[in-house]
Amino acid sequence: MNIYVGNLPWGVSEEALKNLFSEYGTVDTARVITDRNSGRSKGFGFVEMSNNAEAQKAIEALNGKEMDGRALRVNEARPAADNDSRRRRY
DNA sequence: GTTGAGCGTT
Repeated sequence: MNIYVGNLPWGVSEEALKNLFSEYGTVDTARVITDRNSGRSKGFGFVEMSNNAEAQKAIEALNGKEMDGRALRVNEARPAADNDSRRRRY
C-alpha cells in the first residue's frame, strides 16, 4: 500500500513519518520528498505499508491530523515509476 | 536565511 502524505511541515523527516505511521501499523518504508535540484524539502512524502488494513487505518487516523499546526493530507498514492504520464519529453 | 499546492526515487 502506497500512501501519499502532503501538507507536511518543512522540517519533517522520514523518521518522523515512519514513527507517526508506526503508531497505527507496520511501516515498510517512509520517504520524504526533497527537491532533487535544490535539496530542500517539498513538504510532502510517501509511506509504504505492507498491511493494507493498517494502512487504511493509518490513513483514516492521520488524514486531517494536525502536525505542528498543519493538517496532514493523507491518501493512497498514485503509481510512481510512470515516466510516460509524468516526465513527458517533448 | 525564503515558500505552501502538490503525488516521489530507483
